[in-house]
Amino acid sequence: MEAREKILDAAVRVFSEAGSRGATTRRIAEVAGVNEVTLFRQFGCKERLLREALFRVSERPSFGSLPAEPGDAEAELVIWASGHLRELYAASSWIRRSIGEFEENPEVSASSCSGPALVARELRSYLDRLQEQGTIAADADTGAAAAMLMGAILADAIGRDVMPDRYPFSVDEAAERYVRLFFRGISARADLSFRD
Amino acid sequence: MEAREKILDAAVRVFSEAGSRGATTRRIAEVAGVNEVTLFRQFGCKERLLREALFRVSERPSFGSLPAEPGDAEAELVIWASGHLRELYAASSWIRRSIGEFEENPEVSASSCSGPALVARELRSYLDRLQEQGTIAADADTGAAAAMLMGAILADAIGRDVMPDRYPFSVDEAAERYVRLFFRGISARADLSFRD
DNA sequence: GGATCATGCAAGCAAACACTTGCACCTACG
DNA sequence: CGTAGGTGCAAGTGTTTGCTTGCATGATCC
Repeated sequence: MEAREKILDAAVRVFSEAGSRGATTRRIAEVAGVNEVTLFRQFGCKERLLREALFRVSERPSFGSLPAEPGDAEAELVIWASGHLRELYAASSWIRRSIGEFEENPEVSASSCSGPALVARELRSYLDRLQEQGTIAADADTGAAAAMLMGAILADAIGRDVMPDRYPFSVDEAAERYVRLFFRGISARADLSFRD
Repeated sequence: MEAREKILDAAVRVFSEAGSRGATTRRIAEVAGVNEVTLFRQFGCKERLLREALFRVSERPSFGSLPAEPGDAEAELVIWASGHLRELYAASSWIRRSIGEFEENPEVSASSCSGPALVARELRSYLDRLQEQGTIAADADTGAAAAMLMGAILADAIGRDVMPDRYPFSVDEAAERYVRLFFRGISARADLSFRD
């Protein structure tokens, strides 16, 4: 019964490199070290195999989470963001592929975002708590801020390899820099700017 | 000589929908309303056709730019950012595909980012000018700020269709919200936060 | 020991693929 | 008028793709 696992792992690897069209059953079987026929006997057809493989990836648990009750908000956000960025960066080739196949296969792309969607909701509720606490400005645009921070992290994860000159700092310090700006953006009152 | 143009346009459309592997010569010819043989007589092989078609897209001029000498910085940034976001959003399916094929074809993906790369450099020099002017904080992290704003815009453009619930505001107001947060982030001095 | 079941191997099938050839057509230009 | 060049059409090439079949092998369980 271990053939199934080997095939699923190989399917994810080959899909990341070549996409669903390029992930041929022969190549998946070769990478898995398994006969091609076994693949069809286990999964019936290529489509079911890919669906199961990609579903498994999107279901793997995400690491780290924000504390329910905020303490040192900026420090907690830095830890959380750098963990999230590292996670996305490690899976960047798979993420790029999933995004790229959205036109062809919207469900797969969408399901691959179920993890990040949970993370986004977590961030939003954390920000709301901060607002209740009075830690950040009452008029802060938390919805846009959450989208902006998560967008910046996602773009960093998938864009750093593609456009290296756009990121004049390492992955390790990226999250801290983003969070610092993010935190200034939601902390400052509208009437309290540098110019005053 | 108009067959060439029709084929190139069709190639871009089909590539956006199906990727380079899915963009078959038959389908491109069909969409172009041209015989498949004409395609080979004009471009020799599929690879050269796709290369020329994708190069043409990445070479089309970008609209709008930041003024050389900043006036009302926040307003200028809003105009610029919303124009940039609209532009990316209009090309989102093509961008997603190009990103998705980075593993397979790094040069194409990279060349498709030559436009955004110019835009990024423009933003950076604009921010440096603002810093010289004293409009924004002298210790502001302009490199990270530029990456963050452009990343947020890119992620919005390619992610809004994929994860609609992550963006609780319309495309039209997105840029303004991002820029406002961005501007607060780089305007506020480190010692001048909401808590003081 | 015998039955069951997952697997490997060799071979093959029909479809789709990139690409070619030969010929007829039409338009433009001298 | 005649020639040259771009195009359409029909047919076909060899390769790759998803998927199937038949049979041998090895482990597992009763």
